[in-house]
Amino acid sequence: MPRKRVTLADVARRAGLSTTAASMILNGRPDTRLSKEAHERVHTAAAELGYRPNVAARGLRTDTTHTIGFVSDSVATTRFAGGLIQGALDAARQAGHVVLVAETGGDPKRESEAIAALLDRQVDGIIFATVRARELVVPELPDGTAAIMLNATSTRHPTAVLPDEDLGGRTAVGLLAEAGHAQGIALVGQSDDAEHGLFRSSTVARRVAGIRVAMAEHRLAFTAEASTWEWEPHNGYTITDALLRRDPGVRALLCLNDRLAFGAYQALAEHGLRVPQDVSVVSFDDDEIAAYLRPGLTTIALPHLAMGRRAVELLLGSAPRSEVLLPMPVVTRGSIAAPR
Amino acid sequence: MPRKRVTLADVARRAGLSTTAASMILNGRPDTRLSKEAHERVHTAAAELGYRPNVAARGLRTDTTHTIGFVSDSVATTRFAGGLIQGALDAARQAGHVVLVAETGGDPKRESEAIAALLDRQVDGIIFATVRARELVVPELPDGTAAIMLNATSTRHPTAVLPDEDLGGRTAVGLLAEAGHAQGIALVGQSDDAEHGLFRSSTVARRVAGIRVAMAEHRLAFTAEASTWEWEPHNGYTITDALLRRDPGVRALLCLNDRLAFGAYQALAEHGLRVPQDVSVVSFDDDEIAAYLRPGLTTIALPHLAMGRRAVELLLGSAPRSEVLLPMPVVTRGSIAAPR
DNA sequence: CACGCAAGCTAAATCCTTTTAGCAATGGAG
DNA sequence: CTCCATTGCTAAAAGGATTTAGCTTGCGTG
Repeated sequence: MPRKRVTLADVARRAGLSTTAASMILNGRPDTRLSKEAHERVHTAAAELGYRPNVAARGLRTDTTHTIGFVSDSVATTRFAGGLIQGALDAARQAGHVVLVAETGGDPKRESEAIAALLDRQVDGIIFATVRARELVVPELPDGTAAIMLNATSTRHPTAVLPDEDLGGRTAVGLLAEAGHAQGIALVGQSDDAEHGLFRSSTVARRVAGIRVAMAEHRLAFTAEASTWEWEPHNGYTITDALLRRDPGVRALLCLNDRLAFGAYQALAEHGLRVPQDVSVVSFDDDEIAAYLRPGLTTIALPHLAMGRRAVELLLGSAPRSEVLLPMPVVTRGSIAAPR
Repeated sequence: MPRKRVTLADVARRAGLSTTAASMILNGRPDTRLSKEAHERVHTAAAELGYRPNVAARGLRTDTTHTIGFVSDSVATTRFAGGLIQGALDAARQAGHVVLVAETGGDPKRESEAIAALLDRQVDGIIFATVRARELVVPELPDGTAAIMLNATSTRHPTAVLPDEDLGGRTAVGLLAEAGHAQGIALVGQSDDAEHGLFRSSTVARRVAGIRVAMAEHRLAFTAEASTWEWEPHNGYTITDALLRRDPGVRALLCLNDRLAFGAYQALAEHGLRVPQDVSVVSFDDDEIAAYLRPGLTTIALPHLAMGRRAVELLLGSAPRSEVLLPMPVVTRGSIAAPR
């Protein structure tokens, strides 16, 4: 039972040297002139005692705590973007850092409290993340505290890690075009008519823009577009059901996220239509339900894991003051086929 | 732009007092004899300068950092148990604490590294959590570092927060019995015949035990039991499909978790059976898919949020050296009806 | 008038580490 | 033999707080 922590002084005493010597040796200072023998004595003493430096005390002197802050609305606690934090934790661990996590639920008051609490603990930097990419108002941080926006943007902190939604949108269209779909393609989740002044996340706008550009490039047009505010399964069901009643000629659904696609599946089944033989479905996010559906949903994934990793790397390295866009990989399952 | 942090010495200087006085006043020491006026001067000075104490420096002296560690296999990064960390973060925040999160992926080496990293930062205590409740081998911690097991157990650290699975199991049976189901009830996920020596999580054993006791109490018996190792939608589908082929008289499914139920829904639909008119379904966990299904799945929820909260409260208060069982609430949706 | 006591405050030690400045011994050069 | 450079090491300060011990001052009492 370890009674008390071993301190540097204990190590020095056992090695018969000063704490100065012990500190220099353990930190591997290059310019030191301590003897080979001293090095050895200190290292064995440290090992024998199981010495671990007190990071707080060190931080007091060096102004670096090997601790980073991760503040988000609800990344760690909801299922949608766990990859962000997973990537961040993993990269931090590999870099010998540790992560203080705070969730704000989107409340600015809680956010500023969280930031204060992190700064009180002298974090080396802070990552600001959101579940649904959006603009975030983040206060200025003290000198020497870096900030990275993760799946979010901020005018004050220009370094942001985001999915390459534009390319992702084009990719989705490409998948349908490649499969031979030329008509009867419906867009589920948004319609240009209905979206006037609607606030959507900044990245979703890019997703849709990419889709429209690619449609034009392939000389394709949607036969129908259905808008809904909330991208939940229920809405996907309702929209798709209405769509199928109006237009029986639908051959492919381009759903703006997987939960909409989930609802679409339910509506298709009720209309006696099979995926993918009768109707192809492609979607975005690679939500976990995408793998649960029958057949599995082909979807353009949000590269959350890679994004989280990258954010930490940027925080600990020297970051460009600009956006970093990460590619959205295609996850091919069984929901796309050639039209009959 | 805040150049440098304000220190206690700055506050004292501005108030025209010693740091001793400033410290005592700001910490509200009761026995001090400093004048009313001194109190006022210090408080206004602190407010004007925006003073925030350096937690690391304080911790050096007081041995308390207002920081707790949360180490889990993958609670923060997968979708299954986000409530655990959400509750913990929330309770910690309310108590003025901050949480260092580390994930081990179940790897003992990473676990011991994580523990060391947390101890290096002088955390006040550590919560050990698992996604699927199980026994965890946790090393002894230094004196003064408390440990709480969350959704996990450990012989070394007896304080554990767990769902009351036994009661939950009984409740599920009760729901079917109340609805009038007396025969044609099938158990999906486990069968006593097939489970010899199978390792299941400790709490799942209690869930099943509760179910069996309640069945006996209600003088009921399962018409079929189907075992599967992985409780995933795919297996739920396969099991249920086989079940329905063998026995068309099934009127109710008691699924051991929601993902199995999800697969069961798919199989029922393919057999032309409607939920709940033809077959009732009840299940466990209140996974997020439970709300997505049509009709919504009635399920016995894992009280993750409350568990996370409680773990922090126990860590910061005086904890009993025993298990704390939290009730599993019924989430009533539309999947149970009276048999026809 | 000396003494004791309370009120109001501060100096200095302490927590653990890093870092600056410098000391003592040795050997070689002039 | 003196001086200087080098080697090998240490004392002490610093970082920002808390805490112990104790120092003034003024007043009331005997």
